[in-house]
This record gives sequence, C-alpha cells and structure tokens, in this order.
Amino acid sequence: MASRSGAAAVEHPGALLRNSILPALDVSVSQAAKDLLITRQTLHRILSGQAAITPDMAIRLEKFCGISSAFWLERQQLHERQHMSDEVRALLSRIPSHQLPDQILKDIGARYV
Amino acid sequence: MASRSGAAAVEHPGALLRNSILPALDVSVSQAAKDLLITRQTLHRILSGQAAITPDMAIRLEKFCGISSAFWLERQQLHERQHMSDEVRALLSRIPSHQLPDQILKDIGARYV
DNA sequence: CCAGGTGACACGTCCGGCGTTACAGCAGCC
DNA sequence: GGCTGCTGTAACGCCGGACGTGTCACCTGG
Repeated sequence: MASRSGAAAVEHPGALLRNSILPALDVSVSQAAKDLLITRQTLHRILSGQAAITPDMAIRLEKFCGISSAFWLERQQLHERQHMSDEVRALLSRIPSHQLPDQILKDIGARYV
Repeated sequence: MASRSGAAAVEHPGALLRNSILPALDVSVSQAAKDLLITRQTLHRILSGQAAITPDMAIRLEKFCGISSAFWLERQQLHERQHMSDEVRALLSRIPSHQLPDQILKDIGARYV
C-alpha cells in the first residue's frame, strides 16, 4: 500500500455511521435521514463516502447520536489528509520550511510535526 | 456575549498567522504567499478571516511553518462551530437524540458530548 | 400483489475557495 | 520628485463540492 508511517488507514466517517452507529441504534437509513432533516440521498452520499462530513452535518450528528461534532470533523479531515492529491504532494516539495521559535509554539498550543 | 459555556471565543486561524506566525518568522505577507504558492489575495482572505483554512492550505502551512495541519484544521472548525448559523441552531431542536451504548463509544474512540 | 427500505444515477442549484485584474495608500530610496 | 515594493480592498469569473429533487431497479415482508 502507499500509505505512510505507522497510522493505519482510516475508513471514511460514513462507513462508521453505517457499520457501527446505525446498527447500534437500530435506526434505518431512511429513518436516520428523516431524523437528521436531510434527504435519504444526501445521507446515502455520506454513508458511501461520496460526500464529506460538513460542519453542518457534524453538528446534526452530535445531536443525533451524542458523538461530538469535533470527533466527526477530525475523522473527516484525517481521511482527507490521507487521500491528499498527488498535485498537492508535488506542491509541498516546493514550499520552503521555516523554523518557528519554541516559545511561539508553546504560546499557541500547537502540535509539533 | 452570546457564546456558551466556558470556552473563550477563538479568533479565526488567519489572525494567528498574521499576529504570531508571520512576525515570528519575519516573513512578509507577499513573501509568505509566494512561499505557499498561492496568490497574495488568497492569503489575504485567509489572514482576514474571509476564507477558511482548507485541508489544502493546512497542509501547505504545515510545510511552511511546521505547525501540523491537524492543528490548523481543528482551529478552523472550532471557529466555524462557534459561528454556527442560527438556522442550523434552529434545526438542532428538531433533531431527536439517540442513546448510544457505551461499548460502541469506546470502540470508536469517540469523545462524549 | 403491493408497500417500504435500499442503492444508484442524472440533473440543477447554491455557495465557497481561488486566481486574475485593477485601484489606492504608504513607506523607502535614488 | 519619481520610482519601487508591500499592503489592503474590491469586482469578476471559474470550478468543485454539497445538497435537493426526481427517477429507476432490486429486494423483502405482509
């Protein structure tokens, strides 16, 4: 596989919904769509990974099943970063790296890379 | 103010770039735009909060200043969630809450809300 | 047989990020 | 004074992605 380092590949967030959440709640796709106040097709796109978890959807899911919107969005972004396009990867090599003082990193509470 | 609970309001991620990162690196806006391989105007939109930190930009910023893309994206989403539209807020009250078994929550490693 | 849930596709709309171009202000420097 | 570079702001257009609507086919249970 083409993935890197240690982190295992993560399924798209929609798969989590379909395979774990909905069965656990015993809620059908159609019913979940009604609950979320979206169309069945929109939910289907999410479940199949054709559409991303938008901030809007994440908030709805938080209300729907109690899992925080932050979790859904982080999962979504993790997935997106793993599927970074080759074009972006090519760009990266042309972007210079600057060194930030440790004090600044501490101030903003950023993670090191 | 209209914000909720304990978390203090967070400035948009662009402000962090303008006020902390760029000065610390002693890099001008124009130069940073060149480094990031984007136009000065695009960077300006980000700095002024008119445009969001996209996954693409987050990855560039990670290469540029060493702050992880996850940090940038989390900041961005935090900001978006704080500025949730009233329409979405109104929708939430109409979305039913389902209770997820603790075992499922543990399995997926989700945060509780 | 028929109703409901489901997966899939096409079409159109809307919105947001981005590039391009253009203008104005302001510093510094010859 | 004129030139150059950095900056903020605005308007235009392109493009992709999310969403709704409509439609079709499949399957299963009553």
